[in-house]
Amino acid sequence: MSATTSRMPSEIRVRIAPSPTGDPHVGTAYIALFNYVFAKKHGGKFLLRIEDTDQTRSTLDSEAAILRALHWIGLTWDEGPDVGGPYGPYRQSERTDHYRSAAVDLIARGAAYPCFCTPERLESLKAAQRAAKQPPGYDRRCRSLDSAEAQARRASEPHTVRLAMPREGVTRFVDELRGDVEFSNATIDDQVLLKSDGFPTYHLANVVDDHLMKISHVIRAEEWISSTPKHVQLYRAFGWEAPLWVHMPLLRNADKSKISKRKNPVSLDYYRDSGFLPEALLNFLGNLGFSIGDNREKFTVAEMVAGFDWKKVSLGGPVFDLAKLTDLNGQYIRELSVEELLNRLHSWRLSDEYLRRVLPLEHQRIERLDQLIPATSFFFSGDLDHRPVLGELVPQGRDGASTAKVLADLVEALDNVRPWDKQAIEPVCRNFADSIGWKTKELFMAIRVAVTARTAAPPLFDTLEVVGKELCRRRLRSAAEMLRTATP
RNA sequence: GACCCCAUCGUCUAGCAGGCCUAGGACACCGGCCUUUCACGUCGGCGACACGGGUUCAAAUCCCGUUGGGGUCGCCA
Repeated sequence: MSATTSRMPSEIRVRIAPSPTGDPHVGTAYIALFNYVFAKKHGGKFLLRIEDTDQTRSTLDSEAAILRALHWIGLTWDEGPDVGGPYGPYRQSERTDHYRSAAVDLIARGAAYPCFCTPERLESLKAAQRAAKQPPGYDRRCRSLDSAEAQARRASEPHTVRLAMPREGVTRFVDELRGDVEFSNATIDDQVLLKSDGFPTYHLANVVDDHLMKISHVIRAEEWISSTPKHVQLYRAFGWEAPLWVHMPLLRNADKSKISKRKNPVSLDYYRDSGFLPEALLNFLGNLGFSIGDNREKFTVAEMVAGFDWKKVSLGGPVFDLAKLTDLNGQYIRELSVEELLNRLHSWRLSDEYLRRVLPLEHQRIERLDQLIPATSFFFSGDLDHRPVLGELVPQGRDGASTAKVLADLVEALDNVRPWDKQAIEPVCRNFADSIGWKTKELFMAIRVAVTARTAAPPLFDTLEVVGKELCRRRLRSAAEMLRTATP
């Protein structure tokens, strides 16, 4: 790809900035990998920053899960919330003073303004624009407020702070992978920078922190391209030098849309629990949008670092192909010595720790030791084959199509269960049965069959807890899919 | 819809300072070999430069357009 190479800052500092609002995402690992590799290539620093400015959705559990998953995959950061560093804190919720004073500064510079519009007004504005087939966007009503008046209201009224985007001209920036990108300012909205709860939006926080943390290159996903001009304007307003921009292609589903959990397993926990080796996953990710050259597809992160160059990055959005990942994973497994394989198995699910969770559930149900392994196979499996139990999946008097719908909806209902334990799972399932008018007995058997591929298994919620969230959800989804496509 | 990005086999990709390309590799798929079976391994097959204009002696490679795909348009990131 043609790379318009810009100046190379003396110290390379890059970051991965996940938002702790869900499960550890494979896209986070993908972007982290390229940040990491680029940093190591140039002897720079790779940092981890938690972007928890969404108070309603951020959780500590999610943050912990993300750090655990990133550690599992083997990427290590030089600075971050868990390891500290000279530019901390590395959690945005602990840096709110910076954003507030930055917002005040921006207002003083005339680059931002307080906005007193209510969410209700914004909503009706949007509705009106939609009805009139106008492009959506804030109408800038508060931008023309008398500044003394605005100043006075600011003290007493709830408000946001918006970016005063220039009304004319263009904003351009250089993307290291694509060259010049240009947006005409008139098409860019006056983004909210500071929410009414006093927390910053991504746009403000990311610019302020990247500057304060001396980030040299912002390497992020392509979906950010359209908001980059806002960031460029912010750097300009602050009088700061902007970092270099690199937008990586977006990982895709088989249908080419942006990778999503409805169409693909996206949680790193799924890959871990399904028996993928972290180095194989990383290697696979390294083959998406990047080619090391010389027809080599199997390479370590160290080799990727050695051979890395932005010129080797391609821009077509790569489809995440599980079959190819599986093949690569097989190559890694075959290369292991038996001793190493044993160790891998131990750190996977053949551990005393995991066995201690499984055994209590099966203990009273076996009469000979040899029955254990066959009876518990679904605790040690990734995807299950539901074909033999397709008939058992559908409760008496229900049909395949509606059962498929029920299971698919249940997957969504289970999405926000965190932590994943039986106390949390059970009420969600009971309420769900209630909400769809199914007897719990009907729903629970369907879940049991979907998750274990059998009709007899240990108590349902214990089973779900031990199998794990991602595997449960994947199996429910695939059972639903199988029912949906099965021709009765 | 507006704006922006992208475009080689079904998928991941090499090639893109134009000729070495009758387009290479890998996954998947199909077939042979190896083998008591399966897997591995190995050999072979199938299979792509989206389309149309230019530029050039010569274009997958450069330019323009069309088409297609994607992203964004939130007090989410």
